[in-house]
Amino acid sequence: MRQTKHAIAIQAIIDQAPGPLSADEVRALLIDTGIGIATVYRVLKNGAEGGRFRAVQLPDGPTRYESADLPHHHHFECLACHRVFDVEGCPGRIERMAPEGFDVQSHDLTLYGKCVDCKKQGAA
Amino acid sequence: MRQTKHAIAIQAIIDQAPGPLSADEVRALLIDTGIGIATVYRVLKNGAEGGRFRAVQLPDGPTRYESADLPHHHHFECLACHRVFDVEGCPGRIERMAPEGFDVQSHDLTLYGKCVDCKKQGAA
DNA sequence: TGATAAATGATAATCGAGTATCATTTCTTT
DNA sequence: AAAGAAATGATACTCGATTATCATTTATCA
Repeated sequence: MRQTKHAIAIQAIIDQAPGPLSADEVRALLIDTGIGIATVYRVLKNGAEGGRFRAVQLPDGPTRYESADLPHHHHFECLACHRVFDVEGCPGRIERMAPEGFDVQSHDLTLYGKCVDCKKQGAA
Repeated sequence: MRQTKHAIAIQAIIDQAPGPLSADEVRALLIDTGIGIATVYRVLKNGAEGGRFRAVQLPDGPTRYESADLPHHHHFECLACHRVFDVEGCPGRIERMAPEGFDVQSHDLTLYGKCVDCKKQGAA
């Protein structure tokens, strides 16, 4: 793996994004560079395997990627535009919700609703 | 839609399950009846559209179905056997985690870890 | 600057999940 | 029991997401 212009550009995009991005979203942001979708997938996958990105799976939609440097946080998905945003904080004591005898190793929390942009625009 | 033996059997299975079930899981529980996978998908879909079942999407895996009568709750997914279990309770005040100006309409919380069965068996 | 290894992009292939099709079977009601 | 409607099951098909292929381009370094 080289530090190519595409890889550099994608790293910058992921680092600056307000939330995890899908391959399509990344490509849309680089559309003027003519980057191919295969390259986007490759760079994202390599980044995840190399520990620079973290794959984020939400209940719907494709895999999204975020910077692996981010501290523990959760996500908000806009039901109108389907963009995903990071949300800070986490309700503690989540482990104790599990049934007796179950080991909790991690958890995901996703909020759904309407983002501020879609609210303004009166989107569905 | 008739109240066929398959529909009745699936309703009973869903109602008694400790968590939402996938079509494959339902079929496995009815394997001795020779039920076809298409029928399982149909009954589950009809049940969801008819308000008897609720479709549950977790970040990975297929759609699962649970009884629509269940009160608000969340889920635990075993990383070893991939079964999903209901967990009671919910950390409140989740709405206020969202960024300023965002409307939260709903949320999902999923715990991951090892269920009591897999813990006993020393599964991965 | 060559030689060469890696990256790229167009596109075909794959994969899992779910749906459509349709001949056959099973109700229901008379 | 007969007739019509609905359900069933085998399987082909679809769909979105992702990966593989491979000829071409680009970067690296002796």
